[in-house]
Amino acid sequence: MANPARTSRTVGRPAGAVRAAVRARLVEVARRLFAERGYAAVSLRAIAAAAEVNPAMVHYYFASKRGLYEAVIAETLSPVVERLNVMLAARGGGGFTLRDLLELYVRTLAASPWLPPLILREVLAEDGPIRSWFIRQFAARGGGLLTRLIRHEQAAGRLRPDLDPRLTALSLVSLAAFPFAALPVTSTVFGMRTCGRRLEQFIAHTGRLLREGTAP
Amino acid sequence: MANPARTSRTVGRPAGAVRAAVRARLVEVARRLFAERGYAAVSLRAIAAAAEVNPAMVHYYFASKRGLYEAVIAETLSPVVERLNVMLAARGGGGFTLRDLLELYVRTLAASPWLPPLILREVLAEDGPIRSWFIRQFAARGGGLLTRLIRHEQAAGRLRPDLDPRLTALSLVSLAAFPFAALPVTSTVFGMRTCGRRLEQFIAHTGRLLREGTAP
DNA sequence: TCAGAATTTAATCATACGGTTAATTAAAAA
DNA sequence: TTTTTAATTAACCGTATGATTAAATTCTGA
Repeated sequence: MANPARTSRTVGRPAGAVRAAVRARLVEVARRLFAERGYAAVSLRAIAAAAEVNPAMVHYYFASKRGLYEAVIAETLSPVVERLNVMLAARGGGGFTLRDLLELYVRTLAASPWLPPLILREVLAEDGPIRSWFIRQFAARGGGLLTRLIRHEQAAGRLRPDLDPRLTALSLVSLAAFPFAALPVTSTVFGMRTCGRRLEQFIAHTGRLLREGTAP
Repeated sequence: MANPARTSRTVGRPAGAVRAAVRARLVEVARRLFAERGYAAVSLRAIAAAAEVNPAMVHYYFASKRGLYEAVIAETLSPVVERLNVMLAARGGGGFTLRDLLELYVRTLAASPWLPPLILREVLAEDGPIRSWFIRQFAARGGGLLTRLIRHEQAAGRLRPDLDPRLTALSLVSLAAFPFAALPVTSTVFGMRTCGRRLEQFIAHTGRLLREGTAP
């Protein structure tokens, strides 16, 4: 039931390369709607209407709703995961303090506002293929690296020796991630913000809490 | 297409009071399915099949799918929220240490496995009526109380004076809640468990991290 | 004994869904 | 110019959904 007021191009082969534009628009719109309402609650027709294209276009470009969904996930999570992997692999697990990692996580989340709600839905709330993919590709590696780093710092005497490395890793991730996952609530309750001076305050506060809480 | 192997009672007015039993079974089944797959992804027929009743029964008892959903929320979240409110109000904001509150939150979450996924879905991921209800009834009160408590402890010299009370409250909630919200991931990555000795270790670890991280 | 209330069922409604197709248009390539 | 190809559309398919209804059955209370 496409928008009648639509000013789009007409039927027929377009002048330039329209393919990429329409495809990108569909992914963008779908990402927004999936993050807002969840996969099952968003219909193909709603996506098509929001992108101002015919529902059949989803099939033309992605073969199915599921295909569009996978494109959304791939084009949304992959760059972030890749960036983190590169940064982590670059130092081979050394040279980081816990605070560095905390800051890396926080800044990554703050820079990608659509990430937390999408992870919330597709990884934490949904027991689907994305969850296992995320665990395999990201959480397991990051968790392992984090645990190793903590053991290393303990051996070097820079962390309390009685700390459980895995629980400490979990605490770090909790402190970094939860405020973003809970932003809709915390912004109301604590006036939490994820940009500018407030973000710096948050990093400073959390970094210090973590440092003092884990110091020997 | 109800279960043909069903051994249930036949049509007609039952001997005892069946009403409460069927109603409770529907709420129980719906709560499980909603927590597992989300509201939109669970059909009336799926609920009816799992509860081994005719789909029309949902309408008979709850008028609509939405009515069933509201009953689930009311009968699931309300008692917990109420209990927490009572416990918090009982001391009027005094007499608690931060660790006490942490432990209260953690034990409440650990004792109600269906709570985290439901809050995750209906409060954090969904921008619906449940979110504002939750904020009004619980988060705002709890957050305010927590912030006041922290200021009080600072004034008494038991907490670092330069701590931002609201950020500290956020940290406490993060440390307590995230491991449960992320349990599907953390159980794989960090071997997190929410019962027995592991729970005690978690409380001890997190409590100490919080104490040392906020001590003057 | 029997009228009525309570409970459940099968069947059905209109609607919306994901998905598909053939036709149409117009640019690009031959 | 003719043919091919990319892009888009309207219309349609079968299915599943939430919702409704009338009938059936059985207990309860007068």
